[in-house]
Order: sequence, then structure tokens, then C-alpha cells
Amino acid sequence: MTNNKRIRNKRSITIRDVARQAGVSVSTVSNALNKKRYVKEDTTRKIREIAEKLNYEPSMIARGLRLRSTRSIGVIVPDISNPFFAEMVRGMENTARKMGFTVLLCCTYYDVEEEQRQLGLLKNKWVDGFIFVSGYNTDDHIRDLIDQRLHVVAVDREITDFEVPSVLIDNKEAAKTAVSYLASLGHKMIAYLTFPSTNMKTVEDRLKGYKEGLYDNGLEFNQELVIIDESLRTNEMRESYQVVSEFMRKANHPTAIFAMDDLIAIGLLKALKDMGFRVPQDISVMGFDNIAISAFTDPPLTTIKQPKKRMGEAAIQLLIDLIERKKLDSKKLILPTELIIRGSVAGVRGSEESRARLQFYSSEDENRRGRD
Amino acid sequence: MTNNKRIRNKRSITIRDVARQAGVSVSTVSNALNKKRYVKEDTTRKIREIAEKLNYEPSMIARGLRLRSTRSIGVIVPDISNPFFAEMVRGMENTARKMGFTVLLCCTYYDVEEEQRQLGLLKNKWVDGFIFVSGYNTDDHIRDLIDQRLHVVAVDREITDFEVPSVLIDNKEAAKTAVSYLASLGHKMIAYLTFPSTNMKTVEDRLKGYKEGLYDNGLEFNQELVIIDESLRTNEMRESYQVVSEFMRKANHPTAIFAMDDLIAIGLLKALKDMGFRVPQDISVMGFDNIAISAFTDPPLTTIKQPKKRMGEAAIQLLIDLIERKKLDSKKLILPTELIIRGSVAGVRGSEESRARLQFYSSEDENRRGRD
DNA sequence: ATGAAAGCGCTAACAA
DNA sequence: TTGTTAGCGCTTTCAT
Repeated sequence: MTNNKRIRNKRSITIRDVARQAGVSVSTVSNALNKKRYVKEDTTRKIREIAEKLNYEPSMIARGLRLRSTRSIGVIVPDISNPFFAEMVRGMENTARKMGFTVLLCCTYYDVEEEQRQLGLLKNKWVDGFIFVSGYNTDDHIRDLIDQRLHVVAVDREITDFEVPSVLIDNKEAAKTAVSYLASLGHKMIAYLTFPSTNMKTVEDRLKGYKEGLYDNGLEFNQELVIIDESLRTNEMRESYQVVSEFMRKANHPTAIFAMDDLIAIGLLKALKDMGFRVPQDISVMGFDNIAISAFTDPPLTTIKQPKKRMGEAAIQLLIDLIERKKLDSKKLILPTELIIRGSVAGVRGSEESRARLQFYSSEDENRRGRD
Repeated sequence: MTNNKRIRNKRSITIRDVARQAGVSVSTVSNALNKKRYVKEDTTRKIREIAEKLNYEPSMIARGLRLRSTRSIGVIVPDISNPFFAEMVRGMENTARKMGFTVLLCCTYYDVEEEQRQLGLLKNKWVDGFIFVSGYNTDDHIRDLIDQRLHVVAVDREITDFEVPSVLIDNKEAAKTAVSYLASLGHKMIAYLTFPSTNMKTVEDRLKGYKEGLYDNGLEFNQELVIIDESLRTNEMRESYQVVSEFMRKANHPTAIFAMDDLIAIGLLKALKDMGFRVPQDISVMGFDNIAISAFTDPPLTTIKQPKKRMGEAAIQLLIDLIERKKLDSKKLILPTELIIRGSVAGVRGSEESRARLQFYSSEDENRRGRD
């Protein structure tokens, strides 16, 4: 009875409803609302009021169909439950929203076919551009995108064959820094724990950095000290636990282990502890990424910080510039990394003076106060 | 020269291109591809071939405009970088995809206004339904949705005023279980660490469960043992560290602390350790959620498991049933929780026999092998 | 068994 | 300063 206005609310309010009520044409409404051409003050105000009253919301679908653009961005990440990606995506959403764009998030779970499927979906939804995060360097489908004049930006993923603007860090250098840090504390037996780099330049570069880091410090590369295990790729913590348990049972213990990322390092930490090793007194551990939890492990993890949020922000910015045809300042943005010294690394003799102390509130800690 | 086919690839292939090449009408193409009405075998095959050849992909935008439905679902979570939500969303994406739906993810960062903004955005994109995860119980905008005959499902969030199908756990019971477990090990001074429940039934219920749990075990409720701190809401680990440091400096230490969620518990673990307390020998800690990292803290966290992936799956399933007008089996789905005993809780005297041992590969561990 | 045409809601070119 | 109208790509009645 009283709510009979509500009864046939199936169809939503369109621009025509507003036009009719305001006694003007649809184009006037459109123009008033989008200020595309001049509309008399009075009319504009009236239209505004009516639109407000009717609770009119322009349909992005219709607008998309007409404009062939939806002001949305497809973001493709391997796995959002990995904090590294989650933190980065957060940076993306923030800036996207500020610029009036929406982010459509897709996870591939490290599956190339899935990536392509998702891509198709996104394309059919007419996103204005794509951001590819990490993932494999099987770039044929990305080339197709470019050929179709679609906008693409890559993050933590280098497209080698052709030019795609990308936001990167210098993985090789960063890994070298890590190794050098370890070496500077007297470590000579430094192991490296990773998964196969199959088509992932990031993973490959870190391994290279590890090797070069050894070389730079006059250390010899020893194949037996690098553990490359496929199982680490996804369920990282859990699997690294397994893998390491085996590794450490062998003779010739390393005095330090450098893990390809923090998740792996965290599993490592636990495995080591369960086997009776004390970190860092008996063995040192380093990670890579500086995800939020890494400050809260025991001991807190010494690691390399990637500016995740800033990477996300930069990627969105780059892509929007591309979409809006602004010319880009640079095609390749290399953001700085940083050595975050916490408590999981000690001098090789475990001597107190060389022990790297917890830097809990170090000013460079990305996760501090939610800012980056 | 050779790639001049590629040169004006701006416009993408439409159904008309396919129709023209196949020498049939657009409606035939549409019908052949969607099998909406019978099309001669031959023609169908030919159309299929041409579509394939041209790489035709129907525009979801145009179809959405026509059908007023986009086979996409808007998922609204407080913060995707919180592993609890990330793991749940992963469950959602999986089932959504299987059913041919796309998930549009939005984060509110615990901001009601933001939630409403996102909602507007999603609505204008004509998602077929919404899933609200957690967040505050300010449900006016959700009521509007319902009034507009839109489909809504809630997860970990009870809409009290009116009927919205929801996927829940029994937070009160689960919290009681936790407290009872602690009590059974002889704990009498059990503290509770949370943020204000302002309009969040989940948070409220856990506090209630804590109180009732005490009562059930003949323990007295002591206001001084419950720490309610706003700062825990977002940056949970970091803040709980701070909050707890202060709390433990006071006299009358509790022998156990029950944290509202695992993230808080992890910060707690660290704070305690930094203050020189041994967990669980000196003090026991329990969490809630069983996020993936909780198995890898030191000691591994004893906690209450929420079936996150299953919750996500169920929510999507429920919503799709709603969208496709199947009748629902039930409006309220309460999924079971489970006590996960690991190493952060000990008997009150720290006696070895009462020490709850690490159940690393306990069969009920959700995160094992990525399955749930 | 298939085609023609209307129309979903919007914007923009063209008129006035 | 504003109105009229075509058309974005698709599905679906209504014809045939």
C-alpha cells in the first residue's frame, strides 16, 4: 500500500526520465551533467536537482558501449592471497579510484592458460587497459593486445621482445646487495632457496644476483648450495618447510640461507627452528619483498624491501597516462629497493657485535603506519 | 607493408562482421553461437568457423546493455591485504569462474562512505549481485539494494533488520570453545584483546563468547582483562604490539591472552617475546581465523579455524542461485569452525604433559595443500 | 530455418 | 542555448 512506489522498481532511472521531468532533451541532461557543452545555469541546476531527486546514476554499461571505454583497468596477478600482491594491488586501487578508474582484479594462480582466459574476459568487458603483474614471460597474448592497440603496463615482469612500459625493481642488484650484506658479516657458505625461474625474469635475475654477489665478494659458487624446488612456487611457506628439512640434513651446512622471497623465508625460519637450529645464532636467514608479516616473525626477518604500494601506484599512473594519451616520461620505471636489517642475520660466528639488531621502527619500514 | 592487415585494428570484430562473412543475418549468428533457437547444422558450423577465424569475441558490454545483466558479481571486502579476506576471495573467484561469472572486487578499508561509493560504482556497472563481506552493520544502503530488487548475500556479517541470505560461523560458540579450551588447561586469568565492536556483530559476538566462556567455566569476568583498542582495527599486527606492550607492564598478568583474530595474535606473540615472556611457557596465546601464516609463527598459533574458502564458495553459490531464481535451500548458512591446536598454548603451570603440541599436519588444517 | 528491425541507455554530430 | 537523431553491439520479437 504505502510502498507502491517501490513495487515496479525493476527498471532503473535513465537519462530520459530525468529529461522528461526537467522538460528538456536528453542531450541537455547529458551535457549538463558532464559539462561537455555549455548549458544555462538555471537549466543545469534544475537538472541537477531532478537527477538527485530521482537518484539517477548514469549506466556505465551504456556509456561504455557508446564511448568504447569504461574507465576501468584490468589487473592480472598470480595470486591475491600472497601478501606481496595484495599490498601492491592496494596501492593500485587507491590511485585508480582517485583518478576515477575502477580496478578489475583477476588471479591466474600461476597458470598461463588461466591468464589467457582471464584476459579474454577482461577484453570483452572493454577495460581501457591492462596491468600484468609478475607471471610468466609467455608474452604472445600480450603482443596481441598491443597489436590491437590496447594499453598495457607490466609490473615486476619484463616484456623482453617488444616495448611495454613497465615498473620494475633491479632484482639482480638487490640480490647482490643481500649477498654482499651476508658476506660482509663473514658468511662464506651462503645457500639460495628458490623455485625454477621458468620464464620468470624476476626469479632468474635474483639468482643471477646471488651468483654475482658471491663473485663480487670473492666467494665461490657452489651448485650444492642452491636449492631450486618447484613446490615452492605456490604454497610457499609450507613447501619451503619440507624442502629445507631435507636440505639441512645433508652435510656441509651453509651458515646463511637467502630465500627468493619472504614467504619462503618464513617457512624456512620455522623448518630451521623445528630442526633445532637457532636463527640467527646457528644460521642466518634473509628474505626478499618485505611483506607486512616479516616484521613479526621470530626473529624478525632481515630482507630486501620492494616498494610495493608505490609500484602499484606508479603502474596505474603510467597506464592512465597511456590511456589518456599523455606522453610518458619514461617507458621503464625502476624503483629503488632497500636493505631492511632486522634480526634474522648474524655474523658468522654469532658474535654479539656483528649481530644485526632489530630495527623495528626504522624509518624506512614500508609498512609503518600504513604509509609508503 | 606485410602487417597492413594490422593497421586499422582499432575497431574490434563484431557480430556483423561474422554475419557478413558467413552470408547470414546477425540474428542467425547470435542464435547459432548461443544456441537459443535452432540453426541448421551446416550454417552453425560455418558460423563457428568464421567466428573462430576472425577471432570474434562477443562484447559483454553490448550484451549487458541488452540483457541488463552482465554475469558479474560485486564483492565488497574491507581489505584484501588481510589474509583472511584474501583467502576467502580466492574461494569466491574459483566457484564464480566455474559458473561463468566474473568477480569485481572492491575494498572499503573499513570506511562506510567508501563502501557506499564502491556500491554506486558497482551498481552502475550492472553487476548481477553483491556480496558483502564483514564491515559495519550500517545497512541502509543494503536495504536500498534489496528494495531495488538486487541480489545480495552477506558473509561474516549479519544483516539484522531484514532478510539477507548469509554465510556465517557461530562466532560466540567458537569464542566459547577457545576460552573453554584455555580453562581446561587450568587458565583462570584469561585476557581478551580486540578492537571496538562498533556495529560489527562478528566482533561483538566473539566478545560475548569470551564472557560466556568464562562464565561456563566458573571464571569471573574482569573488565581489566579485556583490552579494547581502536588502533587494532586496521594495522593489526603492528598495533597489537604497541597495545600489548603497555598492557603487560601493568600488574596482574593474565596467564593466557585470547586475541580477536590471528593478525592481532601475531603482533601479540612478538610483543610478548620482546618483553621477555616465553610463549607458551610463561603465557599462552590464542588467535582466531587460522590464516595461512599462523602455522608458521613461533610458536605456531593455536587458533579457531574459519572455513574461509568454503565460506567464499558458499556465498557465490548462494548468490548465483538467487540470480538464477533457483529457490534457496536455506537463507542462513552456518559453517562449522574448529579448534586448531598448535603450540602457543600450554597448561597454566607450563607442565610438559599439558602442553598442547604442534599439530603441523593435522588433517583439519585448512591450508594444507591449498585445499579446503 | 532464417531475416528485419526494434531497442537496451548513452553521447555527439548536426540542426535550429 | 538547446533539440533531434544516429548508432555503439547485442538479443529477441515478429515476420516470412
